[in-house]
This record gives sequence, C-alpha cells and structure tokens, in this order.
Amino acid sequence: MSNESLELIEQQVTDFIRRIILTEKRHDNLDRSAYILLRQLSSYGPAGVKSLAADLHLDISTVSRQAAALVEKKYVEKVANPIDRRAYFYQITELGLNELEENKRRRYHRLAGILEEWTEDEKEKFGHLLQKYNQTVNQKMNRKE
Amino acid sequence: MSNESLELIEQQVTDFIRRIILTEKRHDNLDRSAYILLRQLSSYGPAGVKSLAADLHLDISTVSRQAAALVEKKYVEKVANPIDRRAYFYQITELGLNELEENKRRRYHRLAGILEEWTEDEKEKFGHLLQKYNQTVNQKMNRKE
DNA sequence: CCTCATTATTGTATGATACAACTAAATTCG
DNA sequence: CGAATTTAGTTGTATCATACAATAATGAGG
Repeated sequence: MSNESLELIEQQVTDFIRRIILTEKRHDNLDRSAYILLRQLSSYGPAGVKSLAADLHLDISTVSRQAAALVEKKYVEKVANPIDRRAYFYQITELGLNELEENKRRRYHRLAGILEEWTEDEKEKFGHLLQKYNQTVNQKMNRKE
Repeated sequence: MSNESLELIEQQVTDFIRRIILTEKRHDNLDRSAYILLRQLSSYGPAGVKSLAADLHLDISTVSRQAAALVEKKYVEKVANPIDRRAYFYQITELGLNELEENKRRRYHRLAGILEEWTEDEKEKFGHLLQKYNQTVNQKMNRKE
C-alpha cells in the first residue's frame, strides 16, 4: 500500500488550511463565515436558516446567528414567508452584494498574486482536483448519513 | 486575463476548508491545534513557545495556552532551559507520541477512504500542488514581512 | 381542537486565536 | 556595577465560529 501521496496530502492540507484562515483574518473585511453565507445567498437566492444550514453543513443555530449579524449590517434582509409564518427568507441586499463583490475581488487578487508564477495548466489542475475532492466527499457523505 | 481557474480555486478552497474542519471535529480525538503542535514537536524536536509560534505562524500567547493544555494531558513535558532561566522547552512524551500516531492513522485512513477511487497520478499531483501552494506562500511571505 | 412536528431564536459551552498587561530573567551600556 | 531595555513566557480579556439544548411560535394530521 503506497502511502506516500496520502501522507503528503495530509500534511500539506493542515498547513494549507491554517495559512489560508490566518491570511483571511488579516486581509479580508468580511468574516469567513459571512463571506460564505453571502456567497450562498447570492448564488442560490433567498433561503431560510434551515435550508442554508443544510447547504452549508452547519447547525441551524449557527446560521441563525450569522444571518442575524448580516441583517445587523444591512447586508441581508429578513423577509417573512407569507405562507408559513414561522419561516423567513434571508435575501442579500444591494449593500451586501457590493460588499461580497468587493471581497471576492480582494480574494481573487490575493490568490492571483500567490499563483502568478504557476502555469495555466497547474492552476487548472489544482482547481479541478480541489473540486474533485469536494465532490467525492459529497458523494460519500450522501451515501452514508 | 483568464480568471476561470482562479475563481474555481477560490470557490473550491472555501468549501474544502469548511468541510475538512467540520469532519475533523466529528472524528478526531485531538483538537486540530493540538495535532499540529504535537506534529511540530515530533518532527522538529523540543522548542520553546517563541520559536513554535514563529514556525506555526501563531501568536506566542496562543501557543503558550495550547502547550499548557498538552502538558495538562501529559502529551508534552515542559523542561526548563538551564542556560536561560526565562525559557522552556516543550518536549513530546511517549504518551503524546502514541496519541499523535493514533490520530495520524485515523486521518490517513479517512483520507484514504475519500481518495480510494482516485488514480495514483491524481493523488500524487494533488499532494504536490498543495505543497507547491504552501511553498509559494512561504516564499512570498518571507520576501515581505 | 389537541397533539406532534417544524422553523427559528436564544442560552450556554468550547475551541482557536490575538492583543495588551504583566512578571521574571537576561542583556546592554553609561 | 547598576539602571534601563529587551526578551520569554503567562494570564486577562475579547472576538469569531460552532454546536447542543431549551424554548417560542406556528403548522399539520387526525
């Protein structure tokens, strides 16, 4: 059993994650969680905490707080659901969209700086392998749980 | 300017990180931070909080607490530095080593499960691209800061 | 309508982290 | 030498991310 790649991946992944999270904290306006939530709302449209929590693999209470924080900042609006009066939709605002785009730009720019000497092929492969990893995990998770 | 790979990487990275951190919390005995600190001590030998903090890109106070927690669990020993009586070395114990190895196995096993259908070539490339990313970031950081 | 399920919020707890204040020891320099 | 400064480490306080448990309000099925 060839463990070499496995060990390399495992080691590199821990470093990779630490580094990215620390860098984000230093340079980004939006918190990581806020960024991800806004991105979700922007990409997939308004949703309630339950479905957001499911999509983001988080606890409902976590999303509830994060959404409340975004409402506080006027980045999202909490819209009552007329059909089910327990439920709400969180909808990204103009302001939220602007902030999201601003942060995306910043992130892309930073990433571009890091990868500036990579070949197009490397970047392409890296993106696809990360994607493949995520897809694999999703598939496996859906089969279990 | 071809942004496609960049955007893919950026998106996939956020998901990748979230997923891994959540999975770790569910399945691992050691906290992420404890794992990384133990791995550091095991790979590079005893060290004080200052140098550990530098190596791990963390604040000294953060490492101080993490190290204290490991001492508490008997995974490391705090050894006085006879030359400089302000300073200490943290040294991994037998127990700590066992716990580390146990956790490594667990992590490798989980990763192996996820990547079981990947080709050897894909795994190899993925590991190297992650490594390359980390090295690139290190180089750029050393040039600045 | 009464019970049970569901949507969301809030209380409480933990982990990871940083900055600032502090202690004790070492170093430097007049 | 001795005062002033620097250095290694710890501890207080604060923030963010997260989960689990308890609770409130509403909906749905018999």
